[in-house]
Amino acid sequence: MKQKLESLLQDAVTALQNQGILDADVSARIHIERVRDPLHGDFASNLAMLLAKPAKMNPRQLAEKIVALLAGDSAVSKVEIAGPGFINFFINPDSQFQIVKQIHDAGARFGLSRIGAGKRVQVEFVSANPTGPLHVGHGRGAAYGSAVADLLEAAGFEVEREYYVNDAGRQMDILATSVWLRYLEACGEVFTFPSNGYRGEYVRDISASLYQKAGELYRHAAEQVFAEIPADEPQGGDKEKHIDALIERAKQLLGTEQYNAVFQAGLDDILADIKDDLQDFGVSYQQWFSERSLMDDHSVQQALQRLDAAGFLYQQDGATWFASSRLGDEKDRVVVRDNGQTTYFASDIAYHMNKLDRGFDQIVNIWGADHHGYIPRVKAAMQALGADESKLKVLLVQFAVLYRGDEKVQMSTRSGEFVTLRQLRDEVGKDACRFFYVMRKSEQHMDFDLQLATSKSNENPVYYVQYAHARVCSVLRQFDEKGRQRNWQLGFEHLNLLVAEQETAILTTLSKYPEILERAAVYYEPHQLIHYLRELANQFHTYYNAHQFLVDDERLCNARLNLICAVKQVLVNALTLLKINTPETM
RNA sequence: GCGCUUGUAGCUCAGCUGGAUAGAGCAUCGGCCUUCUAAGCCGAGGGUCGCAGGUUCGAGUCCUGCCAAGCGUGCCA
Repeated sequence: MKQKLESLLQDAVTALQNQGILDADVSARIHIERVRDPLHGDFASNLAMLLAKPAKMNPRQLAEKIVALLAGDSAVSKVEIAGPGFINFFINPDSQFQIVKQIHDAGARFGLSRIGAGKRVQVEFVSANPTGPLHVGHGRGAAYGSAVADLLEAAGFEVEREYYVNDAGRQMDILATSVWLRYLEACGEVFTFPSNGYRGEYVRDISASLYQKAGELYRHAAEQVFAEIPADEPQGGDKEKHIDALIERAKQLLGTEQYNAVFQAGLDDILADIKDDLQDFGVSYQQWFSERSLMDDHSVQQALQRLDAAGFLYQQDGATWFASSRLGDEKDRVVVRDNGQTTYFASDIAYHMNKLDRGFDQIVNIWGADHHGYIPRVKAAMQALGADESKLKVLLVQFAVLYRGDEKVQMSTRSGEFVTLRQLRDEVGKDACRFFYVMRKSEQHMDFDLQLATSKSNENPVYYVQYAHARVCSVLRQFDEKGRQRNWQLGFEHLNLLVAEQETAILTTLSKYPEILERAAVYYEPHQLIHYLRELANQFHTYYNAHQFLVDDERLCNARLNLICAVKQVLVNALTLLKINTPETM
């Protein structure tokens, strides 16, 4: 409908230009919007106000000229000029009814769009370090990222979901060392666990199964392990130096092969847990991309060579730097440390080069907001590599600040004090989790009160929407139980009986769904879909309370049932997209 | 210090990307179950859109400057 009105207006503008009233080079983006107040009709355009200045006419006068040139259309019952120069369109009620039939015919496909057809987009999200289970902060990224990916798919894009696995680097060495030390404890060795090691219970679990499988194969005496290791922080030393020395000792005592075995045991276990967790949360990926693979196939070296060839690398203080400040970054960044190891950033340059090489039309990265300072350097790297950095869109997700009642919950993966996504799902359920997470705009800071979220109270808005669906199902059951026969055709023929204000409101809201879906997709804003669902559910509940559906009049009854089936279909479509269940009874 | 994000009702948040009289939920108060599920509905109160300027027919929305909160500002990832 919007498109139809836009083309009508476009034709009128062209006619004005042909008449010489408007210069041919004047162009205004034709903007049609839904109106809030029904007195102003159904759609409005501000075109006349935008063109008033270039046309050197006052807006209302111009609006009259535009309206006079507007071709008639059966769907438009009336066009008015109002206010400072709005052109208001009133839609023919008969054409409003058609939406019920359209939804019925399209079924699960109702609302899908083709604006992304032929375009490939990659969405990378979560990508949490495999050093521990996902926590509630990752949960928001998971819910948001998968919703964005699913929305893009609904808009016709070919979507590839990817998880970047940071299976290289110092943090992973700390994990491997932590696993080994807990393993030594399981063997009976006694020592003080490093303050900077991973202290979570899951590390002990990994160590325990390692002990079961390998026996004492990796055992070394505690005295040997800790000999001449610099003191830990609680003993007045430096926790970083302490753990780094322990990593070196582990590599030295175990040898490459055994160290890698311990390392792999930790990685495999945690990655399997993460995959399992996400699966249960309704999140799936086409690709799990390993950081180490970029090193193994020399992609990192190649990327650095390309930067060097482009003249963006230089040596200083024993390290190799990327001159990112020449391309908008605050300062230059190290890509090869003075100890010869490449940095995480170097991997990321190679990773983004790899993404570009895969030929996506659009690359979407979803990061925690704490990584925002990282964007300029990645874009700088893409530019330095001669790539079109506008293909990269970075979406930031603010971390949820966790409260338990009034008390703020401090989280740190290493200390092991965190609420896991799995715990949250067990307590609140998947549906409420997903709904809650994408209810807010992603860049909005979010207070997550566990007491509230974990309470099974009706304060959780997901129940409100699901209940609307369950009520429709209940009505349909009652109808069947009365032994009555559904007559769809009769209902469609008498949709014009649906003239109650609640029915008109629902018809309008139903017709908005494709627009909402499209907008939510192109702006990466799944919360818009949530808000739409609440509006639709609200209108249904209001309708339910105001009118009886199962009336004796077969024509009215079938028309109403057809309408609420359309409501049900849209609820199902939207909730299914968000991976939220649609229970038939509650 | 600098950078990014945020600031809208008592609380949590929307606000169709510059449009017409700023909206929901929760909380508070008052109504509605002999009628398809009361996890619901109806009504009331509640606002200097952080503050001050600016841009224009029009600003919660854009620009500038302040104020406040969170994050970032590693040869960690």
